Amino acid sequence: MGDAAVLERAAPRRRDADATRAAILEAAKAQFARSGYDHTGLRDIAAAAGCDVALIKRYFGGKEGLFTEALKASFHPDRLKAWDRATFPRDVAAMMAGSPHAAEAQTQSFQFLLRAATSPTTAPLLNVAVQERFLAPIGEWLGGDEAAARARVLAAVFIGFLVERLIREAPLTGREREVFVERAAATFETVLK
Amino acid sequence: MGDAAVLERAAPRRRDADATRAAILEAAKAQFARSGYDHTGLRDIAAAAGCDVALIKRYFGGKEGLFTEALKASFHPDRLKAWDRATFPRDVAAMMAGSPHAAEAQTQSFQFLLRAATSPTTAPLLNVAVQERFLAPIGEWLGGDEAAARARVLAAVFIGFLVERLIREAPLTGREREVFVERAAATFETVLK
DNA sequence: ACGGCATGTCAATCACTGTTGACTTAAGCT
DNA sequence: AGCTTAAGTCAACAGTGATTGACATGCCGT
Repeated sequence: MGDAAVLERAAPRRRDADATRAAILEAAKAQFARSGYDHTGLRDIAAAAGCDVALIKRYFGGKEGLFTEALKASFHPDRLKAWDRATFPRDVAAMMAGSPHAAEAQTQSFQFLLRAATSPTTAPLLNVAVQERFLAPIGEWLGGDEAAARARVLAAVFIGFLVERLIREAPLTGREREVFVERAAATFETVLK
Repeated sequence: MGDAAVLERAAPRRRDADATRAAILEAAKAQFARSGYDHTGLRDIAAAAGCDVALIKRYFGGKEGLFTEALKASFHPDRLKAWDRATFPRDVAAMMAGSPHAAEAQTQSFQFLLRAATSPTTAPLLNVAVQERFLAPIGEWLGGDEAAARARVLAAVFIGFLVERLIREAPLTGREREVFVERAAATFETVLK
């Protein structure tokens, strides 16, 4: 088994600070998104990145530093611009109807944000991030004078569906799923209107 | 100061298992709502309840048991029935526009819910509670065949606004507040329709 | 009054986690 | 090749928090 483990790692990664740093960051993004700030151990991240815990301190200063950087790296508001305002309601509604585990990559950054919402350590960081990287872009996307307030509403609804999906246990199926998507789409429609 | 502390507690509570249990539960509800599951220490709860940590184990089995019970005790779906379906959208919208700290008592149970949503330990417990004590009553309130799916949507939107308010930093004022309330009300209107 | 049991207290244990400094090893340059 | 330095490893530390069992004490029935 030890041999297998060694074999799996074709190239044990020649000493490369940048690559290691990137690996840590990637692992951190995934772990933080999956388990939240509190339930993510630095040892887990290090193991996933294939390196030692001490390197996290060296490269990121500590857990909070790593989190902050992962937060920045995890959020790509550019993706917002790719959304088509016409199909947005139904697309998002369908996404929200999916299982919490499926399409995790799509929503990793949001899960990330969400899981950060309840830790006192991360709440302040989150607030800034949401403002800069969520509300502002959404407001811009919406346009108009009342963009700020309307962005808040959109953000609220968006987050709400994320949470609902997060705590949902049994997947939505059949008629229930249809109705859910339909109503959710109608809701987003109203928000955008 | 020691004297003062003693004096504050007029009756150090004669030995009464029920009263102690209730005190613990009350303290737990407040603490869990304020700080979430992870950041609430049993010692804090015990201190607030004026007893020893070990009693928590005796009466509730452990932290998780205490949480489960606090979750049940914290939820009062009866309040739903008091809501008037006609004025619901605007009432709720106005409530959501309020400051996160004001009217904390009103929303303690929801804070509680919210803080539990993002912890892996409590998410399953929460799921059951939400299903039984939130979705079911809402579904009943909404009525109709598609009540279940529509209840999910309402719950999602509701929770979303709660979160938004929770992480909001500056209070909403003036025109922004007006627009927010208006848009939020319209959203709830759509959900109920 | 007194003995037994419920109630409450105390301190130790155990597991976990972030942090840290000393140590080892590989890479790259002269 | 040999040396220097960055890159990576290791083990220990310190703080925390839940859990636990042994112990003390007040209450109630006899």
